[in-house]
Amino acid sequence: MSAPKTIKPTESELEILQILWKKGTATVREVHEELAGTKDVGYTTTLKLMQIMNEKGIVKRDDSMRTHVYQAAVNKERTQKHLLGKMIDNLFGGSPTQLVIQALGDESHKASQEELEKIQSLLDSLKKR
Amino acid sequence: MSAPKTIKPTESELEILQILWKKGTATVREVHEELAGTKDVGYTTTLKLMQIMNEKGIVKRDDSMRTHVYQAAVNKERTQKHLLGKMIDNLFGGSPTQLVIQALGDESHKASQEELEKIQSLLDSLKKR
DNA sequence: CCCGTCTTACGAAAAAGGTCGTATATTCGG
DNA sequence: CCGAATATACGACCTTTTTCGTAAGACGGG
Repeated sequence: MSAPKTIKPTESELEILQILWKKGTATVREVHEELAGTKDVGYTTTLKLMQIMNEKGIVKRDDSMRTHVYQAAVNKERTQKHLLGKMIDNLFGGSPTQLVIQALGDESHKASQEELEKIQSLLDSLKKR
Repeated sequence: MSAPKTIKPTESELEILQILWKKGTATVREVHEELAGTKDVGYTTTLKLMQIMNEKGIVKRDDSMRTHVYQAAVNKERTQKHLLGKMIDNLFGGSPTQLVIQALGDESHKASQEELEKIQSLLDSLKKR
Protein backbone atom coordinates (compact mmCIF):
# COMPACT_ATOMS: atom_id res chain seq x y z
CA MET A 1 0.00 0.00 0.00
CA SER A 2 2.00 2.96 -1.24
CA ALA A 3 -0.64 5.54 -2.16
CA PRO A 4 -3.46 5.70 0.37
CA LYS A 5 -6.65 6.97 -1.23
CA THR A 6 -8.08 8.13 2.06
CA ILE A 7 -5.61 10.62 3.42
CA LYS A 8 -6.35 10.95 7.08
CA PRO A 9 -3.29 11.50 9.21
CA THR A 10 -3.88 11.88 12.92
CA GLU A 11 -2.68 14.90 14.86
CA SER A 12 0.59 13.28 15.82
CA GLU A 13 1.16 12.03 12.34
CA LEU A 14 0.63 15.51 11.01
CA GLU A 15 3.31 16.86 13.31
CA ILE A 16 5.74 14.33 11.95
CA LEU A 17 4.69 14.92 8.37
CA GLN A 18 5.37 18.59 8.71
CA ILE A 19 8.90 17.93 9.83
CA LEU A 20 9.46 15.51 6.97
CA TRP A 21 8.03 17.94 4.46
CA LYS A 22 10.40 20.56 5.72
CA LYS A 23 13.50 18.41 5.91
CA GLY A 24 12.84 16.21 2.92
CA THR A 25 14.40 13.20 4.59
CA ALA A 26 15.10 12.55 8.23
CA THR A 27 15.95 9.86 10.72
CA VAL A 28 13.78 9.03 13.67
CA ARG A 29 16.24 10.81 15.89
CA GLU A 30 16.13 13.98 13.85
CA VAL A 31 12.37 14.00 13.86
CA HIS A 32 12.29 13.26 17.54
CA GLU A 33 14.75 16.02 18.42
CA GLU A 34 12.57 18.52 16.66
CA LEU A 35 9.41 17.14 18.20
CA ALA A 36 10.95 17.19 21.65
CA GLY A 37 11.53 20.89 21.24
CA THR A 38 7.85 21.63 21.51
CA LYS A 39 6.39 18.67 23.35
CA ASP A 40 7.42 16.16 25.92
CA VAL A 41 7.57 12.76 24.34
CA GLY A 42 9.72 9.66 24.50
CA TYR A 43 11.98 8.51 21.71
CA THR A 44 10.30 5.18 21.26
CA THR A 45 6.98 6.87 20.95
CA THR A 46 8.19 8.81 17.95
CA LEU A 47 9.76 5.67 16.58
CA LYS A 48 6.56 3.70 16.93
CA LEU A 49 4.53 6.44 15.35
CA MET A 50 6.80 6.55 12.35
CA GLN A 51 6.76 2.78 12.04
CA ILE A 52 2.99 2.85 11.97
CA MET A 53 3.01 5.62 9.41
CA ASN A 54 5.29 3.49 7.32
CA GLU A 55 2.87 0.58 7.51
CA LYS A 56 0.03 2.87 6.53
CA GLY A 57 2.00 4.15 3.59
CA ILE A 58 2.07 7.72 4.83
CA VAL A 59 5.85 7.73 4.85
CA LYS A 60 8.49 5.71 3.08
CA ARG A 61 11.73 4.60 4.59
CA ASP A 62 15.11 3.45 3.45
CA ASP A 63 16.12 0.68 5.81
CA SER A 64 19.18 -0.39 3.92
CA MET A 65 21.25 1.11 6.65
CA ARG A 66 21.10 0.53 10.35
CA THR A 67 19.69 3.97 10.92
CA HIS A 68 16.59 4.16 8.78
CA VAL A 69 15.89 7.25 6.75
CA TYR A 70 12.33 8.41 6.34
CA GLN A 71 10.53 10.70 3.97
CA ALA A 72 6.94 11.69 3.44
CA ALA A 73 5.04 9.50 1.03
CA VAL A 74 2.09 11.83 0.71
CA ASN A 75 2.21 15.09 -1.16
CA LYS A 76 2.06 18.18 0.99
CA GLU A 77 -0.20 20.26 -1.19
CA ARG A 78 -2.52 17.41 -1.89
CA THR A 79 -2.82 16.61 1.79
CA GLN A 80 -3.44 20.22 2.67
CA LYS A 81 -6.05 20.53 -0.02
CA HIS A 82 -7.73 17.34 1.02
CA LEU A 83 -8.01 18.21 4.69
CA LEU A 84 -8.99 21.74 3.87
CA GLY A 85 -11.75 20.51 1.61
CA LYS A 86 -13.02 18.33 4.37
CA MET A 87 -13.03 21.23 6.76
CA ILE A 88 -14.87 23.37 4.26
CA ASP A 89 -17.54 20.71 4.00
CA ASN A 90 -17.63 19.81 7.66
CA LEU A 91 -17.45 23.20 9.19
CA PHE A 92 -18.21 25.85 6.64
CA GLY A 93 -21.14 24.37 4.78
CA GLY A 94 -19.14 23.84 1.61
CA SER A 95 -18.28 27.49 1.08
CA PRO A 96 -14.62 28.45 1.24
CA THR A 97 -15.45 32.10 1.58
CA GLN A 98 -16.32 32.04 5.24
CA LEU A 99 -13.24 29.97 5.86
CA VAL A 100 -11.05 32.49 4.10
CA ILE A 101 -12.63 35.33 6.00
CA GLN A 102 -12.11 33.59 9.31
CA ALA A 103 -8.54 32.76 8.43
CA LEU A 104 -7.69 36.30 7.37
CA GLY A 105 -9.33 37.70 10.44
CA ASP A 106 -7.43 35.46 12.80
CA GLU A 107 -5.67 37.80 15.18
CA SER A 108 -3.14 35.27 16.35
CA HIS A 109 -1.97 34.38 12.86
CA LYS A 110 -1.53 37.68 11.09
CA ALA A 111 -0.51 37.84 7.51
CA SER A 112 2.25 40.20 6.44
CA GLN A 113 1.78 42.91 3.84
CA GLU A 114 3.75 40.81 1.45
CA GLU A 115 1.51 37.85 2.00
CA LEU A 116 -1.53 40.00 1.58
CA GLU A 117 -0.19 41.04 -1.81
CA LYS A 118 0.19 37.44 -2.77
CA ILE A 119 -3.41 36.81 -1.90
CA GLN A 120 -4.38 39.94 -3.82
CA SER A 121 -2.76 38.61 -6.98
CA LEU A 122 -4.59 35.34 -6.68
CA LEU A 123 -7.81 37.16 -6.01
CA ASP A 124 -7.32 39.33 -9.08
CA SER A 125 -6.84 36.37 -11.33
CA LEU A 126 -9.89 34.66 -9.88
CA LYS A 127 -12.01 37.73 -10.38
CA LYS A 128 -11.07 38.00 -14.04
CA ARG A 129 -12.79 34.76 -14.88
CA MET B 1 -19.20 23.37 33.25
CA SER B 2 -21.05 25.48 30.77
CA ALA B 3 -18.33 27.23 28.76
CA PRO B 4 -15.45 24.93 27.94
CA LYS B 5 -12.22 26.82 27.36
CA THR B 6 -10.72 24.08 25.25
CA ILE B 7 -13.04 23.61 22.34
CA LYS B 8 -12.20 20.31 20.83
CA PRO B 9 -15.20 18.52 19.46
CA THR B 10 -14.52 15.16 17.89
CA GLU B 11 -15.55 14.40 14.34
CA SER B 12 -18.85 12.89 15.37
CA GLU B 13 -19.55 15.74 17.70
CA LEU B 14 -18.90 18.15 14.88
CA GLU B 15 -21.47 16.43 12.72
CA ILE B 16 -24.02 16.86 15.44
CA LEU B 17 -23.02 20.42 16.14
CA GLN B 18 -23.51 21.34 12.52
CA ILE B 19 -27.04 20.05 12.59
CA LEU B 20 -27.77 21.93 15.79
CA TRP B 21 -26.27 25.12 14.43
CA LYS B 22 -28.48 24.80 11.40
CA LYS B 23 -31.67 23.89 13.20
CA GLY B 24 -31.20 25.96 16.30
CA THR B 25 -32.87 23.37 18.49
CA ALA B 26 -33.53 19.72 17.84
CA THR B 27 -34.47 16.47 19.51
CA VAL B 28 -32.28 13.42 19.41
CA ARG B 29 -34.60 11.91 16.87
CA GLU B 30 -34.37 14.87 14.57
CA VAL B 31 -30.62 14.91 14.75
CA HIS B 32 -30.49 11.20 14.22
CA GLU B 33 -32.80 11.27 11.21
CA GLU B 34 -30.52 13.77 9.54
CA LEU B 35 -27.41 11.87 10.49
CA ALA B 36 -28.86 8.63 9.23
CA GLY B 37 -29.28 10.27 5.86
CA THR B 38 -25.55 10.26 5.26
CA LYS B 39 -24.18 7.55 7.51
CA ASP B 40 -25.27 4.28 8.96
CA VAL B 41 -25.61 4.66 12.69
CA GLY B 42 -27.91 3.43 15.46
CA TYR B 43 -30.30 5.66 17.31
CA THR B 44 -28.82 4.99 20.71
CA THR B 45 -25.41 5.89 19.38
CA THR B 46 -26.61 9.34 18.49
CA LEU B 47 -28.37 9.58 21.83
CA LYS B 48 -25.27 8.62 23.76
CA LEU B 49 -23.14 11.05 21.81
CA MET B 50 -25.49 13.88 22.59
CA GLN B 51 -25.62 12.91 26.24
CA ILE B 52 -21.86 13.01 26.40
CA MET B 53 -21.78 16.32 24.63
CA ASN B 54 -24.19 17.58 27.23
CA GLU B 55 -21.91 16.43 30.02
CA LYS B 56 -18.99 18.12 28.33
CA GLY B 57 -20.96 21.31 27.99
CA ILE B 58 -20.82 21.33 24.22
CA VAL B 59 -24.60 21.30 24.01
CA LYS B 60 -27.38 22.29 26.35
CA ARG B 61 -30.65 20.49 26.74
CA ASP B 62 -34.07 21.18 27.99
CA ASP B 63 -35.21 18.05 29.78
CA SER B 64 -38.37 19.48 31.24
CA MET B 65 -40.30 17.39 28.82
CA ARG B 66 -40.13 13.72 28.17
CA THR B 67 -38.52 14.31 24.81
CA HIS B 68 -35.45 16.40 25.50
CA VAL B 69 -34.62 19.33 23.29
CA TYR B 70 -31.01 20.12 22.52
CA GLN B 71 -29.14 23.13 21.25
CA ALA B 72 -25.50 23.97 20.68
CA ALA B 73 -23.74 25.50 23.65
CA VAL B 74 -20.64 26.54 21.75
CA ASN B 75 -20.53 29.42 19.38
CA LYS B 76 -20.23 28.50 15.74
CA GLU B 77 -17.82 31.22 14.70
CA ARG B 78 -15.62 30.73 17.70
CA THR B 79 -15.43 27.01 17.08
CA GLN B 80 -14.64 27.54 13.43
CA LYS B 81 -11.92 30.00 14.28
CA HIS B 82 -10.44 27.73 16.87
CA LEU B 83 -10.26 24.69 14.64
CA LEU B 84 -9.02 26.78 11.77
CA GLY B 85 -6.23 28.13 13.92
CA LYS B 86 -5.26 24.63 14.82
CA MET B 87 -5.20 23.65 11.20
CA ILE B 88 -3.04 26.64 10.37
CA ASP B 89 -0.57 25.49 12.98
CA ASN B 90 -0.76 21.81 12.22
CA LEU B 91 -0.80 21.92 8.48
CA PHE B 92 0.36 25.27 7.24
CA GLY B 93 3.25 26.01 9.52
CA GLY B 94 1.43 28.82 11.27
CA SER B 95 0.88 30.90 8.16
CA PRO B 96 -2.70 31.51 7.14
CA THR B 97 -1.61 32.70 3.71
CA GLN B 98 -0.95 29.31 2.24
CA LEU B 99 -4.22 28.13 3.68
CA VAL B 100 -6.09 30.96 2.08
CA ILE B 101 -4.41 30.33 -1.23
CA GLN B 102 -5.24 26.66 -1.14
CA ALA B 103 -8.80 27.39 -0.16
CA LEU B 104 -9.28 29.94 -2.92
CA GLY B 105 -7.70 27.67 -5.45
CA ASP B 106 -9.87 24.72 -4.56
CA GLU B 107 -11.57 23.73 -7.79
CA SER B 108 -14.32 21.78 -6.13
CA HIS B 109 -15.38 24.63 -3.86
CA LYS B 110 -15.48 27.67 -6.08
CA ALA B 111 -16.29 31.06 -4.73
CA SER B 112 -18.78 33.28 -6.51
CA GLN B 113 -17.95 36.78 -7.79
CA GLU B 114 -19.98 38.17 -4.96
CA GLU B 115 -18.02 36.22 -2.42
CA LEU B 116 -14.77 37.28 -4.01
CA GLU B 117 -15.84 40.88 -3.54
CA LYS B 118 -16.47 40.20 0.10
CA ILE B 119 -12.98 38.86 0.47
CA GLN B 120 -11.66 41.87 -1.43
CA SER B 121 -13.20 44.25 1.06
CA LEU B 122 -11.67 42.41 3.95
CA LEU B 123 -8.35 42.33 2.20
CA ASP B 124 -8.49 46.07 1.58
CA SER B 125 -9.12 46.84 5.20
CA LEU B 126 -6.31 44.54 6.26
CA LYS B 127 -3.89 46.17 3.84
CA LYS B 128 -4.65 49.61 5.20
CA ARG B 129 -3.20 48.78 8.56
C1' DC C 1 -56.55 -0.95 31.30
C1' DC C 2 -53.12 -3.10 28.28
C1' DC C 3 -49.85 -3.23 24.68
C1' DG C 4 -46.88 -1.53 21.34
C1' DT C 5 -44.00 2.43 20.65
C1' DC C 6 -40.92 5.89 21.86
C1' DT C 7 -37.92 7.87 25.12
C1' DT C 8 -33.87 8.20 28.16
C1' DA C 9 -30.33 5.82 31.04
C1' DC C 10 -26.66 2.88 31.62
C1' DG C 11 -23.06 -0.23 31.02
C1' DA C 12 -20.11 -2.96 28.21
C1' DA C 13 -17.11 -3.41 24.65
C1' DA C 14 -14.89 -2.48 20.24
C1' DA C 15 -11.83 0.72 17.88
C1' DA C 16 -8.41 4.15 17.58
C1' DG C 17 -4.68 6.84 19.17
C1' DG C 18 -0.81 7.53 21.84
C1' DT C 19 2.73 6.14 25.31
C1' DC C 20 6.51 3.71 26.85
C1' DG C 21 9.30 -0.42 28.85
C1' DT C 22 12.05 -3.92 27.53
C1' DA C 23 14.51 -6.96 24.43
C1' DT C 24 17.73 -7.42 20.96
C1' DA C 25 21.03 -6.02 17.45
C1' DT C 26 24.70 -2.98 15.76
C1' DT C 27 28.36 0.16 16.10
C1' DC C 28 32.44 2.13 17.78
C1' DG C 29 35.91 3.90 20.98
C1' DG C 30 39.38 2.35 23.93
C1' DC D 1 37.48 -7.84 22.53
C1' DC D 2 34.35 -5.42 25.74
C1' DG D 3 31.03 -2.24 27.17
C1' DA D 4 28.50 1.97 26.47
C1' DA D 5 25.66 4.17 23.30
C1' DT D 6 22.28 3.96 19.92
C1' DA D 7 19.05 1.70 16.74
C1' DT D 8 14.85 -0.97 15.74
C1' DA D 9 11.12 -4.23 17.07
C1' DC D 10 7.40 -5.46 19.71
C1' DG D 11 4.05 -5.91 22.94
C1' DA D 12 1.40 -4.08 26.83
C1' DC D 13 -1.36 -0.64 28.52
C1' DC D 14 -4.11 3.54 29.10
C1' DT D 15 -7.26 6.91 27.51
C1' DT D 16 -10.61 8.62 24.42
C1' DT D 17 -14.02 7.87 21.02
C1' DT D 18 -17.56 5.33 19.03
C1' DT D 19 -20.81 1.76 19.03
C1' DC D 20 -24.78 -0.63 20.59
C1' DG D 21 -27.66 -3.94 23.56
C1' DT D 22 -30.74 -3.90 27.11
C1' DA D 23 -33.58 -2.06 30.75
C1' DA D 24 -37.03 0.85 32.48
C1' DG D 25 -40.31 4.57 32.38
C1' DA D 26 -43.95 7.36 29.89
C1' DC D 27 -47.51 7.78 26.41
C1' DG D 28 -51.41 6.93 23.48
C1' DG D 29 -54.73 4.20 20.81
C1' DG D 30 -57.97 0.83 21.03
